[in-house]
Amino acid sequence: MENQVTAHEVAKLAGVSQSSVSRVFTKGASVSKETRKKVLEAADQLGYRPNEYARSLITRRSSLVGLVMKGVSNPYYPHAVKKFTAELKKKGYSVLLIDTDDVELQMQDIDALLSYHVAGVVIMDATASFQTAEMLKRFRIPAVLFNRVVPGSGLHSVSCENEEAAREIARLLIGRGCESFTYVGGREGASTHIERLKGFTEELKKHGFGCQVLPGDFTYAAGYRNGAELIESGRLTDAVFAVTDLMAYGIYDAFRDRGIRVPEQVKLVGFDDIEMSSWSPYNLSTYVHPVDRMVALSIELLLDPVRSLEDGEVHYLPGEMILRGTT
Amino acid sequence: MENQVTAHEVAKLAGVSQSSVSRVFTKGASVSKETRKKVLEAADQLGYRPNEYARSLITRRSSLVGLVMKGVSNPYYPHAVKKFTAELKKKGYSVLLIDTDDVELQMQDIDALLSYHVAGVVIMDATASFQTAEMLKRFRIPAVLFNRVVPGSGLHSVSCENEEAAREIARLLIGRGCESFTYVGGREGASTHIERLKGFTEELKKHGFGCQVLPGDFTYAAGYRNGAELIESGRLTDAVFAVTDLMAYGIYDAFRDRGIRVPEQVKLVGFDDIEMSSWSPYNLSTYVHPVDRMVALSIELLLDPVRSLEDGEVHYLPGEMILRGTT
DNA sequence: CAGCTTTTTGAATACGTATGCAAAAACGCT
DNA sequence: AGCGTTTTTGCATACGTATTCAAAAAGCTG
Repeated sequence: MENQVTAHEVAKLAGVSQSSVSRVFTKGASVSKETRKKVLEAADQLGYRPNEYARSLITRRSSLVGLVMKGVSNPYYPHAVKKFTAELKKKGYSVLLIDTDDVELQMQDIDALLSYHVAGVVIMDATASFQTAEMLKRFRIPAVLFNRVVPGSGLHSVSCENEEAAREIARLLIGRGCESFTYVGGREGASTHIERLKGFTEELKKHGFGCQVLPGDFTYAAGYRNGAELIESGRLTDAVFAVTDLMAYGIYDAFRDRGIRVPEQVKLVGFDDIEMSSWSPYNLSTYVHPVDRMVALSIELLLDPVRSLEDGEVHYLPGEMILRGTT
Repeated sequence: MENQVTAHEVAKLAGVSQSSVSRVFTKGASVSKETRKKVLEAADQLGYRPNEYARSLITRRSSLVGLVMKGVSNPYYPHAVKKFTAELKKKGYSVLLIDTDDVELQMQDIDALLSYHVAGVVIMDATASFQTAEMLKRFRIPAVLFNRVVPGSGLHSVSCENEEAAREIARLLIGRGCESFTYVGGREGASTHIERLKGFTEELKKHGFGCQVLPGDFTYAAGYRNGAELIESGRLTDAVFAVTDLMAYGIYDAFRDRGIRVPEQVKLVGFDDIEMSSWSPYNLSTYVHPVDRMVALSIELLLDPVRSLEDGEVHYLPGEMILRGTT
């Protein structure tokens, strides 16, 4: 960084003051056509770029947004990250990536977010404990939970209409003539799990059906175990709804390995519509999130000076059923 | 950010000077046990964290490292990103995520990297043109190409021993009794493609075999197309080596959909060992990158004040063959 | 305890930029 | 040309921290 080109040097070359150089690079400042041209030429020649550190220091605001991820277990998230970075870039923000080892945001991660006074935080694949939520509130850092809800945290949530989607899936399966049902879930406490379970079982009940519920943890391996278990214990049902596509693959593979045919012997539905769902070994019926709109809304909430600091609400957005070969 | 707690406030509360507060938070500065305690107490009480903007401004160096990704097409990269963030966090660095739309780093991305004067850049899934490389050099920003080589760019590269690995794969297939071979490649110009192609065909030639070469672009879809093409044109060989696992899945699925059995009728090998390769529909034999060591070396090169600015060399690290069910 | 060395401390300064303020320039109008 | 108005410009300052320098405090030795 010792090689830094400063606004002063540009000013000297252009024959103007540092203030003028600054104004050229500050949106909404008034500069004459002529000096703007001189400054831009000089800046180009020297390869000048405003120093973000000095800029953020003086303006007292950051052009960084923190993106908190847990892992890469589910390809759904990298995809959403891409959307976020693209949208934020358009608005002039850069992305500070926080990758937590644990489910929980760690102190060191919070430190990073606070040290850079990020303009906002998107929590994508980790949970925010009350403690974390308090921390964010205390320091007035706008935060949005993406694809998850933490009741009582007071943080904004942007999520898919999980409950209604699960109801739709239940109706679909009933419509296909299924009469016995299994739900394979995710980590206990995860809002996606809770909401989808609720919608699915309630809708089934409404139509007079029960539902077998199996525990899981959002992984392929857990899906496979559950699938195998279903067969080996002889408790296979007409239909299986998995809380995520990733788990559905595991279930499908366990079925396939044991000679069970989908959809002839059992209908299978997932959730997320990640890329592999359209691959031929799966060709999975699933429910697609409105990722674009979820991302847009998240950013809107985050960057709105009023709404961002209001008490958090939960925003559910409708997605769409994708019918493929497993139903 | 209006709510910023400053070192001055901490100093006042602790009854010391701002300098002392700074020293407590600066590694390697000398402070007495007593004042350190006073300062830490006050800092804790106020929730003080050093402002990174002021800090980077005065020290003239950044604790940000840029991570440049293109997309999420290949699950290999998100996985490597995780490793990078974890390792960098240990060393006190945070990650600025740059997600380019295009194959090429765009000006806006470069701007961001320069505005933050990042301590280094890891280019993971995009290519650096000469122009980009020049830019990075001009501004003395250390850069490492991860899993790719751009000859003549003068940038450091950290890559898997592609050529030798491909040779090993060729020998494996020959050892399995294969006598005709197909290589399904990636985007033309991609170093992984070029190196793996070279190693594979050369080793085959050494043993007196030829090799059919098919074009690709690293995607599942291209793999599928190639697999279908192989069958339908009647040019199926004893063995197929795909430049990445992702392409191998496509090929496998095209075979499966057409009743061709792997490995009985054709042996199939991929490259990368991403998670899905161990899933039961694929159970793919492949070659695993030494990702941990690649990441460690990349960071070492990046942060070493001497080596980082030397002329770039190419570092090839050996991985390991993973034998599964497709060979 | 004097005299010396070492450690710790605070005052002052600089990093590169944005911005309030007042001066200067440009413009509009009679 | 002269005056009032608007636009543009430069000066000076502040953001929050690390660091130099000199002064003060603390150790050490005999």
